[in-house]
Amino acid sequence: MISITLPDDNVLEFDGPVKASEVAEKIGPRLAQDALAARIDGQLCDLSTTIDSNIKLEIVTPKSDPATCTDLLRHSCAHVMAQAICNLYSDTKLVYGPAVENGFYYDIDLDRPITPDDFEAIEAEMQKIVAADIPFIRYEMAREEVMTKLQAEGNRYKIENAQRAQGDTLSFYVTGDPANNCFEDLCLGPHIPSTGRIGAFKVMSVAGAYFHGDASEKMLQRIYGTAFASKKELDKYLHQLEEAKKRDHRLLGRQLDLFSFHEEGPGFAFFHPNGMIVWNELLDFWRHIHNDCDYKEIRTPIILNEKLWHQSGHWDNYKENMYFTQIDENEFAVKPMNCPGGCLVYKSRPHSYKEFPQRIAELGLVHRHEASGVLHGLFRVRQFTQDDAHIYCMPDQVESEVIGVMNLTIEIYRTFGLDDIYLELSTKPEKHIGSDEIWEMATNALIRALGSRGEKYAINEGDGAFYGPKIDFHARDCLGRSWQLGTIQVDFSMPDRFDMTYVDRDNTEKRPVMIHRAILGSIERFLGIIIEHYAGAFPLWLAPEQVRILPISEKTNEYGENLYNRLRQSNLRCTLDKADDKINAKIKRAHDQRIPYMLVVGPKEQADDLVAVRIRGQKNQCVIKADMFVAHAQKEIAERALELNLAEASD
RNA sequence: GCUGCUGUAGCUCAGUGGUAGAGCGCGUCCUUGGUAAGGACGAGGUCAUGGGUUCAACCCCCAUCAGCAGCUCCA
Repeated sequence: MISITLPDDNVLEFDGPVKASEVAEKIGPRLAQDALAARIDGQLCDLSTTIDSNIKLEIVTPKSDPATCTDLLRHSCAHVMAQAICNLYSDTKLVYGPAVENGFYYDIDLDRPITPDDFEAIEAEMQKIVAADIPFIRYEMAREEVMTKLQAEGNRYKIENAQRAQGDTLSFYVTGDPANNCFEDLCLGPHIPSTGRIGAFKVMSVAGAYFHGDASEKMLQRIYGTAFASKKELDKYLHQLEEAKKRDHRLLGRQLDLFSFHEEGPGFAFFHPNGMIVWNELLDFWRHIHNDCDYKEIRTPIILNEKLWHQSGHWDNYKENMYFTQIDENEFAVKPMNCPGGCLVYKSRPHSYKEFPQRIAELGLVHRHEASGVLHGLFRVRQFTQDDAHIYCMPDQVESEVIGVMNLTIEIYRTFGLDDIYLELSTKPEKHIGSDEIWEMATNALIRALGSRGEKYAINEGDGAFYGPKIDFHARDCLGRSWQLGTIQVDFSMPDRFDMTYVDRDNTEKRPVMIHRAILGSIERFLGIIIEHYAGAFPLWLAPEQVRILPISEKTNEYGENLYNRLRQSNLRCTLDKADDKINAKIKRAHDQRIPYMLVVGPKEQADDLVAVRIRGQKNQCVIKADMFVAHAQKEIAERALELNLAEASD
């Protein structure tokens, strides 16, 4: 007798071994129909799993556990795609094919390059397999047997996968008739019951990928796809992707004339007048808020003698990413980081504990020779400006300083409405300097700082810098790729290397602790992030052009000029659209350029010194006195309001 | 850096072994207008660069450069 406990604590009894699918059938035909997998004592497994002891069972359906079902569906779809590719290209060697965040991929080794032109054929072949509704059948084999079998088949990737897999028995999944052209793959599972359960799928892209991420290994072909329970969901996802692409900062940078890149300087951004307005507004705000937090600002040279970089350790650890040059037969390097220069400033005079904590900021322009393949718009460049700062303090001040930096960081991000940020704490790596005690002290200080704010964070074990632990702030771009913004790093190395000291209360010289921190990270990257975050529609204080005056016809151009001059004198960034277009076209153009406020003016407005304000993204308008508009706009700018709130301000 | 793809007008892209096209934008003119594209005409291209194949190359081949996707890196 076997008792099976269901999630609602009901118990079903069976005379002998029974499959999970049969239990589902017994509970109800509708459940059996919807079921994709089972959880036996919490362990996800196939519906075909035989139950031969007393267990807890949960039948997994798209309704009960959508995330798990989507993963299962995609993993199974990866098998279907692999089968399709093997059918089409018989010398394909399979490597590895998991479900990933928005779909799945399968890595293959095949001499013939797969190109997007092949996708249609692959999808057609997949469709055949799905239409045939072939069951996924699991079988298990002892490890030695598996190795013998795989050796005979001669696929080194699967052999290595098997070697890495845990346990004495390994599993295979077969789709199709073992006697007749079936497909099988070494796979942990579980899978959905049969291929017909895959609702809608699409082969998305192909790219290279190293086996096990090892750059010394052969480059494989990684084919990406996605799958959903229904065509409707797939279409929705594809539509979302299209919409996200429209937010891409590289596209908006061109459309809004913010910046450009040129062959003559790969990885070096050129900022246009519009981009510089956003840049300067951003930094005005940054300087203002840092001044409030008692930071002082310095500026150090971009090119410094190579000796400095030997002393700082960059020569040993960072040489590959640095640019070098010769001046008067001496070797110089272009700085990839600001800290060594900052250390020289620190050492320019003696320091007392009374000055601590000393917060020294630098908007430092750094150059890093990044590999050509990693360049990516403003997100990954070879020259960028860090909003760097180095805080020199005593060990017992680390925690409160870190809390101070975190508060400042969150406040700055909030000013931009950035709330989808995630944090990581990186701890001591294998290769490190400094004693375990000092690492523990610093790491605990970071943990306490995180705790005091109640921030959620992930731990990146062993991923700290060799000189100290760190907290990183990350954001995702419009296509889901994540990028680091801010960082807080405790450093035990640089003060030693540069023999930095302060005189303590007891009149002895001691080493200061140095905290490196950046909040925006790279100004370039941060601009890219907010361009995507706002989809180019900046809040008023950041908008390159804040107001556009749109005369109904030439007859009102003169009033337009009058308004234009008044707005300019009120420090509003505005233009006057005197083009020989109808008002519709002017509005369309202003919207396309994401202008926050459009002032439509004709004879009616002119008569009473009014403006008809049209707000970006809205169809309605409000007619108010020109001076009132100016006052509202100035207030909104001063507040750095996130939303265009003229409507509520005028109530 | 690696693998694959791409490079044609300012932008988005079509196209052919016999020296090029559309839409948008831009310019001029008509029009003088009331809330998301009024109309007409016109100017703009060594088809990324350098080699090669060919009677002939934007098209085929090779290399270089840059961009895109991913991997690795960075963090």
